[in-house]
Formats: sequence, C-alpha cells, structure tokens
Amino acid sequence: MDTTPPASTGEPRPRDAEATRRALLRAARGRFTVLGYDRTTTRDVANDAGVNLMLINRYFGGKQGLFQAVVAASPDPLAEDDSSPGDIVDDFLDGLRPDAWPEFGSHPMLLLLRDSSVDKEIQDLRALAMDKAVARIIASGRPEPGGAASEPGPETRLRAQLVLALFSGVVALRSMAPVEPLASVEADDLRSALDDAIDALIGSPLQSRRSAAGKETGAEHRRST
Amino acid sequence: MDTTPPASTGEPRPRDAEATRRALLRAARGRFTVLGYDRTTTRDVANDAGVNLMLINRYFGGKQGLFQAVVAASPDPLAEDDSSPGDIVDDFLDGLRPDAWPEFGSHPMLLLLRDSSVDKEIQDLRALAMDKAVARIIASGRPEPGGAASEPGPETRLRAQLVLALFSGVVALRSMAPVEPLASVEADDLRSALDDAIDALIGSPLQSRRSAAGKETGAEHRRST
Amino acid sequence: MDTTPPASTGEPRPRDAEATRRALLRAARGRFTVLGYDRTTTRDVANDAGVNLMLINRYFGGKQGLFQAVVAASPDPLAEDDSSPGDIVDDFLDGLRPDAWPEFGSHPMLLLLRDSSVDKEIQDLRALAMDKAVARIIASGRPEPGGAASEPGPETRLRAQLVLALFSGVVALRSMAPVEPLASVEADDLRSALDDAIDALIGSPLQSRRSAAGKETGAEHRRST
Amino acid sequence: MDTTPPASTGEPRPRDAEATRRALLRAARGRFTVLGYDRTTTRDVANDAGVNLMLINRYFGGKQGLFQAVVAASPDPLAEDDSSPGDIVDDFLDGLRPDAWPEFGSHPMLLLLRDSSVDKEIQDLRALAMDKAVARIIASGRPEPGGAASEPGPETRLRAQLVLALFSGVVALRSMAPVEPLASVEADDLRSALDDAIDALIGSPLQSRRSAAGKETGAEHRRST
DNA sequence: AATGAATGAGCTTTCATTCAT
DNA sequence: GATGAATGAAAGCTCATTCAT
Repeated sequence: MDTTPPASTGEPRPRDAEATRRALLRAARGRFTVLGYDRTTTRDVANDAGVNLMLINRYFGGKQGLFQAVVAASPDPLAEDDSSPGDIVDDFLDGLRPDAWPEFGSHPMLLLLRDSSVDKEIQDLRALAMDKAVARIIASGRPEPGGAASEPGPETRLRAQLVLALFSGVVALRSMAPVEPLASVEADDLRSALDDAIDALIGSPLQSRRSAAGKETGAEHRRST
Repeated sequence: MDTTPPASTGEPRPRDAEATRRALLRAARGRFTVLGYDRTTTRDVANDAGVNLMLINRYFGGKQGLFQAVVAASPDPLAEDDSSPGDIVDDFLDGLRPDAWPEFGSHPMLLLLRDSSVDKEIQDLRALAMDKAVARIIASGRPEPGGAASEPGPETRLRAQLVLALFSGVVALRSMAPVEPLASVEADDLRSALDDAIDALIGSPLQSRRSAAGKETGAEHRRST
Repeated sequence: MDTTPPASTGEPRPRDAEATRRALLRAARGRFTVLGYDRTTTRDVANDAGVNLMLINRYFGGKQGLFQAVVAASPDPLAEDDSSPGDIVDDFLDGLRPDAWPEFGSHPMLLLLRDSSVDKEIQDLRALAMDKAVARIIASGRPEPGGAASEPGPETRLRAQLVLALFSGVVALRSMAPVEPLASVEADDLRSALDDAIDALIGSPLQSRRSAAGKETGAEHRRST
Repeated sequence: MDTTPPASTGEPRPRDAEATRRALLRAARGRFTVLGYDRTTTRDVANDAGVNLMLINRYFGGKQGLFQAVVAASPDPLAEDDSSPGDIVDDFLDGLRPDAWPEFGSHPMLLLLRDSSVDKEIQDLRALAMDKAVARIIASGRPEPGGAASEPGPETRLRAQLVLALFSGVVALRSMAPVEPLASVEADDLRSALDDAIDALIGSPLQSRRSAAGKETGAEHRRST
C-alpha cells in the first residue's frame, strides 16, 4: 500500500501506471471526504480520475482497498508546520485554510471521522492516526506539573483527547455539518478562542505560546482570574 | 411531500396507526444513528418495527421522509435538565450517560453530524437544531460584558459554536470514531476538563457554575496566570 | 424449498407468485440442463420466464438457490413406470423418449452429471438422487444368490453403480456430448443391447425381464452361451 | 484462427517458446479438466504456467484456442497399452489408475464430456476423438459373425458406442459426479463386472480376453444360461 | 387499509481481450 | 518477442419503490 511515487524520474513511464494510481487516489480522496464511503461510487471516482473503472480493482483490489489506500495516504491532520514549531493551535489553524492540504484536497480529519466502521483495518488506521494526533497535542502542551516528560498521565491523555475532540468538532461543524458563522469565518478568527480553550485544557508552554501574536483579543471572554 | 402525521387529533385512529408510526420511528432512529443513512435499509427498519415495509412509504413517503421525521423528532441534544438548570456541562454530561435518551436510543447529535448532506430539508432541520443548541449554550454562559443580554455579539456566537464543536467532537470521538480512553470513561470524568474549556470559551455564570460539585480536580491543569 | 404448488385452486391467486416461481423453475431447468450452471445467466432465465430478474433473488435467494431448487425439484431419473413395473431398462428407455419429462424438459440425469461442484448442498442432493437410482437398480435386479434380499453386498452395489454409469453415459453421449448414431437412434433400438449389458452386470429377475418383449434381437451379439 | 505452433522445426527457437507453450498447455489441461471451461480463468492458467498472460493470446489466439489446443493434444482415452494388446478393458482400467496420464494430469475423457458446447471446432474434435475410441472398441471386440472385418454394421457400431457410454459413465461417476464406492475402488475391482458387460455388449475375442487373469470372480453374478 | 408481488435502476466485481511500449 | 497498462462488456446482487389485489 505504499503510495509514494518512485520519484519523478525523467523517463516518461511505460504507460504511467503510477500517474493513474495517483489520479485515482486523488479522485477518491475528494469523493470519500465529501460524500463518505457509501455515497462514493467507483464509477464516479474513475470518471473523475479520467481512467477506466477496472483499474480501481487492478491497483487497489476494489472499493475497500481504494478507501484504505486513501486513509493510509492521508496526511497527519495536525501536521507540524516548520514556521511555527510547537504551537498546536497554529498548526491546526493552518490546516483549516482553504489552501491547506494541496495534495489532499480536503481536511484529513474528515476521513477519520466519517466511515470509521467500514473495515477493521480502517479502524486500526484511524486509531493510529488519532493516537498520533493526541501524542502531538500532548507534546505541544505544558509539561506535566511533576516535571518529567516521560509518560503522560491518564488525565493528561484525556485532556489531550478533548483537544482533539474540539478540533474534530470544528472541522465537522465547518465541513460535514456546517454551522454559521463558524463554517465561514477565517481560520485566524478562531485563534483567540481556541487558544483560550486549549490553554484551559492542557495549559501552554509558558513562553512559546503566549509569545505568539494576537491572542489577547479574546481575553475579555475568559473568566476573570 | 408533507410527511407530518395526522398528529394526535381526537379522531378514532383506524387501527393503531400511531403506534405503527412510533414503532417505525423508533426502529429507524436506532438504525440511522448507529449505521447512518445509507447503511440503513428500509427493510431492516420495517423488520425491527415488526410492520410491513410498505407502511414506511405510506406514513413517511419513503426513506428520506422517514429520515426527516426521525431528525424532526430527535430531542434537543442539550436538553435542559430540570434538576440542574442553567449548567450546560451538566446537561451535556447527562446526555452522555448510557441511560440517556431512553426514547431515542442514541445520542441525537450523531444524527446531526452524520448524513448531513442527505437532503436540503434535512440540512435545514439540522441547522435549526444546531442553532437551538447554540442559543442554549449562549444562554447558559456568562452575560455579555456590556450587560444587556439582548442580542449576542458575533464573537460570543462564535465561541458558543466552538463549545458546540467541542461537544460534537466528544460525541463523535466516543461513538462514531471511538478514541480510547475518551470513548469509555464515565461522563463525570470529563466534567472538570470540560468545565475548564467551557469557562475559557464563554465564561461561566459566576455563581451557578462554580457552585456545582467537584470541579476543582482538574484545576492544576489550568494555566497558572 | 418446497416447490409443490398449493394445488390448482380455482382462485386466480393474488398476483400468482406460485406461477412465477414455476415459470422461473421451468426456465431455469432448461438453461441449466442444456448450458450448465456457469453459462446460464439469471437474466436469460428471467427473460425466458418472462418475469423480472429480481424475482429470482426474491424467491430463490439468488442463482445458487435457483439451481438448488431445480435440482431438488428434478424427478427421479429412473422413475418407475406403472405400466412396466420392475423393469429398469424399460423405465430408463422411457426416460430417453423425446416426450419424456414433460414437466422437466430435459433428462434429469444431465443435471446430476453436470455442475456437481457448484455447492455442497448440491453435492448432497446429487448423492442422494444417485443413491436412490442405485437402490432402484438393485431392487430391479436379480436377488442376491444367497437369497435374502436384505442388504446388498458391496459387489452388488458396485455393479448397480456400473449400471447407473452405463445409463449416465448413454444420457451424456446422447445429450451432452452427442455421438452418432447413439444420439439419434430411437430409445427402443437400445433395448436389446442394454438388456444384455444389464443382465450381465446384475442379472435379471428370471421371469419378469425375459418375459418382456423383443429382447432377443441382439442375442447373436452376446457371447456364445 | 490457426493456432498450431511452429512445431519442433529445426529452427533455433527465440527464447524457449516451445517450453512456454508446453507449460501453458500443461497448466490449461489441469484447470480445464478439473474445473471445466468456464471456471478456468486465463489468468490462473498463466500463473500456473508461470508465464505472462498475454502469451495465451499470442500462442493460442485466446481462451478458446487454448482449449482447442488442449483438446487436440489430449491423448486417446483408450490408449492401447503395448503390454496387453487388444484387451479394451485392460486399457480402460489402466487409464483409471491414479498414475495414468502423467503428462495430462486427468482422464482425457473428462475433457470430452464436459464443455462440449463451447465451440463448433471443439465439437468436431470431440466427435473425432469419440469416433476413434469407438473404432478402437470395435477393433478389440469379437469379429462380426459374418466373418469379414471390413465395415462394422450399424448395430455393432451402436453397441460399441454403448461400451464407450459405459466407460464414459464410469469416468463421470468417478470424477465429475462421484458416487461411492464406485469413485474410490481400485480400478482392478471393476474388471470382472466390466468384462461381463463388455462381453455382453460386443462379445470378446474368444481367446485373448478370456485368457486374461482374474476375470472369473464376478462370474457368479452373470446370468446362468 | 394493508399486504406482497413486481419492477427498474444502480453498484461492485470479474473476465477476456486489446493496446502501447 | 514480451510485458503490463488499459478497456468494454457483462454478471450477480441489493435496494427503494410502485403496482395490484
């Protein structure tokens, strides 16, 4: 299920099976993320990709295999951005921008939320991706009060999962079940509120987060301390 | 396309049409919330309800009508509990307990999150229910700094929707795409963290919320300011 | 899988599901016996029967179920004719005539020979029918030398199965893989030779068989006695 | 539509085309005889042979051509054994042994019985092979009463075909539609009964056959004359 | 009013085959 | 000559729905 192309060698590949594979994956991503598994038909995917229907079977073994490949190839929903290392909210907001996920077309979290029951292997992939995101959240948060960053306690883990829940909900309420104005506002407009919430849930590395720009706008909403 | 039943008029119903309707709705709720729209077959619903398949068409005009009726009949996901009026977290947690929604079988938010694109009318119903939940959240929060509770500002509305996003995410990550341990913990174990987050997002009515029991356990996680 | 109609009541049956069932079975028999399982398409069967394709699924659960039903409804290939009780050759030859199996359309042995590997249940049905035919052959033969007709010895059983093999071969070489002139001769023209062979294999009840008409024509072919 | 290979000409074959051809034929034989024409897929044959799928088209013009080649290359089902010349039962029984047809893998009669309707050319090939077998049977039998061995009379031909029918039936009931114990007994255990039947059908060359070993065991089953 | 027979559309998958490299 | 990509046709099956009784 490796979807990495063999690097763009200058040769014009035999009849470009790899390009076909990519086209299918790309088309499938769009359909699966927007319509979900059931409403996505292999015919439509093949049409979108401009290739023959049969090649889905040839390359992915069928609809399920195609879905698995899409899930497996989905990027980390909380991909760390090099420009703002460490800040989880920044990275999440980056993923919310219209030009995010240029290769993927749609927020990868949608794939993880929807159609989780298609397949056992899909469930495992989803669980893996979720755990990875949770780990990322924990790593970005304030270190445990005790100090040692070794193993996060259960409460920390739970709170990190609540952060993931919040992020998931935002994605869901912006894409799957749009709620206005949440669905239409700029990503940056969510920063202060999200910062408040995440701070409240898992705290923040005292310097790195607070030093980021423009987070005080929502301060007056926070409870008086 | 009007699928509204004759309602409980005083007329002497033919056989027990209302009971049949209810049985169908009940069966459909279970299937729709757990399996989603597409994986739910009318035959299974009819079988579960123990009635003839045709009655779905008769009473609801078809599968879509049945789904609409289920959505329309779904209770408010943030139904206000009389015992703890005003506290939104309490009400949300109540809805998370296994014995909640005895008449509905599953958390009504699932219906709103899933299959939102089935139908235009469904989208409207969903938007309505969502707005209602948001209003409930706003009402439960701290009054606007300015004072007058009249119309909430856009920022307030957005923050309330983030609270809804958090709630939605929790429901999703507990049911649709289970993430452990979040999916399995008792509802009460989420209280302190949720309290922190909601406080951070929309503040809290200073008295009513803080006076509720057992919210200090997670305090050490909050950022020391 | 009971295929017996509820007797031809005078009522014009609701929309005649039974007639549809029969039409499907009839059409399927023809296709299955002539073309075999694989070359028979459900579409063709439905067309032949003049009914909708779906009803195959409705009534028989699918192609395999239809095939099973056909096999289950196939008459005994060595059905005992009342007019000539006891004589196995007569009954076999009767089954070879063009007007035989009016309800079935084709020799039922074809169904047992072909496509025996479709299904475990099919195999069982075939084995059952075969055993029945063998028992019929044994019963028609000369009693065991020892006298008691109780249980046939293994050698007797084997020889009876060779008789069945001969019959099967005749049917096969007349229908499945026609060999001329065997495929085209009248059934009666096979009598003397078959009589000789069956006599040689399992003997004959001395009176009943020899007293049948016209069996001496082939005598000069038999080994000098 | 000529599928005949370049045959073993003295030319220096390109790679080892002939070996590839043989490998394909070998693989196809196994599949066709066991599974029949329809259940045999070209892909499986190519895989079994370890060659590229396209070569089936190249060398045989397609699936049908491959099947034709297999039928054309199938050995005589009643191949004469040098050690026991003349005795047809011996030769038939030899063909029933597990180690028979080492090059072919399965009894060639199966190919002639099954899938007879695939193709007109197949039918011709089959008819040819059948006629050859019948001629072999006639030749092995007792000479015509009249004396001159020139042309067999129609009755003789018919009886020889019944012998072929018996043989075919035995093969069928041992392989295609197994009937126990016939399917499992040793070939030699069928000798006496088959001898009796063949004798009764076409007589026996008075010396050659009766002098063969162990044929009296089943004599008591024959009718006392 | 209610039952069940009948229907058409659509989906996934399989297969043999042809087309380029 | 040989490889693998690509293709079109067709099959079985499921589903929601409509039609009669």
